[in-house]
Amino acid sequence: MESIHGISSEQEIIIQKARKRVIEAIGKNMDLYGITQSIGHLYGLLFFQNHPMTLDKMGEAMEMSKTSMSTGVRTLVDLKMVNKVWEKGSRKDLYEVEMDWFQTFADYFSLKWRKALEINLSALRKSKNELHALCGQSQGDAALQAVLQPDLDKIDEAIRYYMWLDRLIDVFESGEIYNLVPKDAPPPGQ
Amino acid sequence: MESIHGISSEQEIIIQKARKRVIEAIGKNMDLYGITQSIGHLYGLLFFQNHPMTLDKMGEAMEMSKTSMSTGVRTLVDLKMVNKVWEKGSRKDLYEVEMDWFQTFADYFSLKWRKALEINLSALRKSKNELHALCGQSQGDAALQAVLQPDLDKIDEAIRYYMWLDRLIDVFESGEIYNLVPKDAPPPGQ
DNA sequence: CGGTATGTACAGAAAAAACTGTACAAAATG
DNA sequence: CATTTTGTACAGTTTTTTCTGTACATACCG
Repeated sequence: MESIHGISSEQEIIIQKARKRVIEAIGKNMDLYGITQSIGHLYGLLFFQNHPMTLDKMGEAMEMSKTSMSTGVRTLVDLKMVNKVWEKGSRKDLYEVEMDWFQTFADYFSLKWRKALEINLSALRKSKNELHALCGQSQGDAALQAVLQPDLDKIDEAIRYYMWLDRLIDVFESGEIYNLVPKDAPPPGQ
Repeated sequence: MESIHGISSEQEIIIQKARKRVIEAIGKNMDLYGITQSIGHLYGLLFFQNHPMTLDKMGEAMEMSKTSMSTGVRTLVDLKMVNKVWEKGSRKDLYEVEMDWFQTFADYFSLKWRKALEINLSALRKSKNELHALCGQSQGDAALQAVLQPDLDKIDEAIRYYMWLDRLIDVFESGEIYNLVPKDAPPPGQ
């Protein structure tokens, strides 16, 4: 936690407590982004920092090893939740949070969803083709058809779902989502 | 894996292989839904089952203990990915997958997002109030104001984001999302 | 070039999670 | 009611993940 100068310690306590509450709430819910509570806590710490932070400072504030800070912050950078910053005169690497949470949200889920989509859609299509071929080879075999048809139906419906997910991801990635659901609520009176 | 009767073993191998590919793809990507690879695999198994399945059958097919099946299937039921089914004449509990993947997707993310939203928004508002009070008490103290203002700005922007997320969740929960992004792609020619 | 920071690879320790077998409670059967 | 079947709580084990300290590679400085 960043120590604060030039104000009374009573006031500082209030501020630190207010920050701590938010930091811990954030840390607690970061499993949504597939990251550990510690790293979520680190993210929360960086969130309230008003200057880019070094690994040493993080380790000090988190009371954890520099190694953990290094790997933790790298995870956050990979997720584009934190950016590496250069500052002349400092030999150390500096990091600060990406403050655009809309972007963070859209980036993360686009990435994750698309990865799953690609793997699953590829498997679904490959299997669909094989089953379709088998289906065509043996039009007369009723027993076989009875087995194949449910599988093909399920696969087709799954593909339909992934086609939709693909378009949804596009809407997130392109920022079109903010036209469909505006960042700021329209005024209540129509 | 369900064994299949009434067809040649050559054909059965093709079908089992096609299913297996999809099941493993699903299992691999289930971390998206915060569940373990084993449970993801279980979900994939159930996906191709044409009849509701008992815990014993699952354990047999997965080569795992019935205890694991019990806890695994409960996780899936909690996530509304699998439904418990009653069938007269059977004393055993029966389970089958929820086949509406659109619904599964919307349910899961609505649930997760809303949980995070509630916790974080509550913390943000509480801290905002405290800082705001402190801010009002000491209008003249420039050093304090200089510390408070960035925190308040960050909190306000975070709240703005969560207000948007709240509306996004509503759009998912209400099904309005399927008007904004239709389940089936509109024909290419406009 | 030597000397000094700085970040990370790696191996091992600590912690957490997944999985199993046993034991038991609850429900169904006769 | 006694008997049987079924699902799960729980404790212990195995596996996986997280975290740390040391060692080292790289970059920077004079």
